[in-house]
Amino acid sequence: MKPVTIDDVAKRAGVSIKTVSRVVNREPNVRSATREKVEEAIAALNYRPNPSARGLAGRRSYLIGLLYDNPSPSYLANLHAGVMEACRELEYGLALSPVAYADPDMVAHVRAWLRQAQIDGVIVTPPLSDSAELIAAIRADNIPAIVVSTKGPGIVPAVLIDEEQAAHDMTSHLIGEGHKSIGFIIGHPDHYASERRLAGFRRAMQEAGLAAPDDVVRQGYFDFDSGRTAAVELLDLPSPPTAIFASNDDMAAAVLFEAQARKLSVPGDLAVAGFDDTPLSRQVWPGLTTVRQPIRTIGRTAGKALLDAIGAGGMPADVPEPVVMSFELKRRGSTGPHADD
Amino acid sequence: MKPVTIDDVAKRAGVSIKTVSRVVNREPNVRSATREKVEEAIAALNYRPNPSARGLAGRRSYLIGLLYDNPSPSYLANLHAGVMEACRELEYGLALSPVAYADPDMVAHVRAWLRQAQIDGVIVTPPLSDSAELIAAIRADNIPAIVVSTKGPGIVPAVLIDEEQAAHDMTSHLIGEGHKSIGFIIGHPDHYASERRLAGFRRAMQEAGLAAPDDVVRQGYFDFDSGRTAAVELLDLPSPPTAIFASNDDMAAAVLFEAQARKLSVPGDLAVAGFDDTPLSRQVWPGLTTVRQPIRTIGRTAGKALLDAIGAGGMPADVPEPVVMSFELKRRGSTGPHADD
DNA sequence: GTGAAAGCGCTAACAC
DNA sequence: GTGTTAGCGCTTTCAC
Repeated sequence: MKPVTIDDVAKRAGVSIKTVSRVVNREPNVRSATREKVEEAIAALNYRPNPSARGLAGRRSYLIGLLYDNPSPSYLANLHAGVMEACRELEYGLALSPVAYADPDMVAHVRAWLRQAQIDGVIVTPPLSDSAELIAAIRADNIPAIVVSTKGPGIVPAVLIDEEQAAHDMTSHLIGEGHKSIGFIIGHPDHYASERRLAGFRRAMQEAGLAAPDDVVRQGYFDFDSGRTAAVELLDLPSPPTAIFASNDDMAAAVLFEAQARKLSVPGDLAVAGFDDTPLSRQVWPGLTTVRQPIRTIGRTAGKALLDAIGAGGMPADVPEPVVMSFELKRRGSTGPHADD
Repeated sequence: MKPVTIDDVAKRAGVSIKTVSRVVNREPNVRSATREKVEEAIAALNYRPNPSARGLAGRRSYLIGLLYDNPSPSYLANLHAGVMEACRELEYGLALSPVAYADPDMVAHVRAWLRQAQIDGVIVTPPLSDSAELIAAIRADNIPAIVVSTKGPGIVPAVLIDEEQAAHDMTSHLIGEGHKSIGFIIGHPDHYASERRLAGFRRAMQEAGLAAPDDVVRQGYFDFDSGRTAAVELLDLPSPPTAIFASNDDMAAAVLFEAQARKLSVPGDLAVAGFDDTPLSRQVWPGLTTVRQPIRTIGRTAGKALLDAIGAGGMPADVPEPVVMSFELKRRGSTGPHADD
């Protein structure tokens, strides 16, 4: 069975192959009637351009890259799905590339990969997106790039939520339920989001006139085990907090785990809140109150912006303002009115 | 910076481009003196063949595909990582393709994708891998394929674990801890593993001389909500089982959730076991006793076997025996001695 | 054993 | 707005 080529489409639509190419690549200067005819033929024949031919002729790969370092599987799956949606429309492919952030040759590895695979643009996820050296190198190689879930070094566009505001709102929610002593578990220090979430927590506490002494703010690393350690420390305090807000769901689940192990009732004895709304937050008992981020939409938005930049022949000279997506508080069983008083 | 092409290498080595091509592709019929000259030139120039040009001229993509339908993110992430390991050595790329199993045009969509993207071979995951129609179509198109986590229709190689034995061993473990009435939650009916795990459960019960009446065997669909429904039904029974074995971790977590909601103590009042050893199994309280599968190794093994077949010019005439990987029982807090008697 | 020529399917440049 | 022509860098085919 011979693959459908651009010639077949051109013949069926009664136009030249160049016009088909224009339609496929969303170029201007095509009359809409012509465009429709071509689109009809593409659909009827179920035509898909041959990526190798495109790459060879266009001196690019029609591939965008997604760089990540060990994110939570659901984060990656959602982001990936979102970026794919953006790619599908423009017939772009998506190449995933795991990168070891801590590798001393990390920047060199990434550059080699981008060049070798002829990647046309990249989406960079935390914590890689906060490596000023990496982002600068990618820009220097003149490869369009976008960072997600962080502002990055400010030299490429970003798509994110207002982490500070989200953490503020969650903290305020806990305060509104009567909690006065709230523990906080910070995320991985290399992530932009960690600092913002802590800032939001502090602002909300301050606005309510509540204290947030150093011993109720603990360092975690976004993983379950560090969350458990932090939970142990917080609950071993002479007067432990009545609520704990962890910077992500994995760590919040660990707090829940430790609370259960101590036979504390949740939320009666201890309220727990997380961040991210991962599947985990619905699967632990009681369900985790958390902040939902539209990861998939972030992926789609970043993908579209990146493809726009590629289509426009590169990144614009001045960096656009970060795109800020909305978030949502999801209230589940792990938080509730504080009744100790 | 102009990329080094095959012409540059040919010029420097003083041979024709065809000879360079022969050396690069490890074809026979090149005198070793010639080969060495060419290799020297390749090294000196740091030449890498352009994948697009290779793909276009050679009518293949140097890409393998991974077909999936909504698997758990951690399953996909691990499998993906394993397949990538296999790809890296041979400079192959990996393209992911989400497929809607229930789509009436599913087979046509997959065939179109394989054809248009010129995919050189595919790895197919459950439940797609159990669609005899799909696998037959892929074989008919003469595209090398391998199924994982299932035996498939038997016309392509498979990499899996002995699901029946694993479920048998877990059931025996529960029996060994004193449970006589054990509930079972079946997985999604379209998955091969579901049937095998049920069979293993039944065999273990039978070997122990225990009954497994129909009302303690409930249908689930591998997701949390169906697990919860099944758990409710089982726990509402006039004499509920003292242990529940769910066919995967998501459903087992739902059993745990329902047990907590009913203030049942686990494992005292109810023991719970899962399957897959997803991250979730360590993050719920108490930790889930479960079966660990080496997903990443399965991916690497399948990837290597597929690349071997591609390199050998296609699938061998007779289908090799399935590769059976080992599994492991992970004992955590959700199971323990039964003390009711 | 080696080379010359003919494309693979598409985009870029420029003509109309 | 649309078509024509000339490659992109490689493998294939078939000469020698």
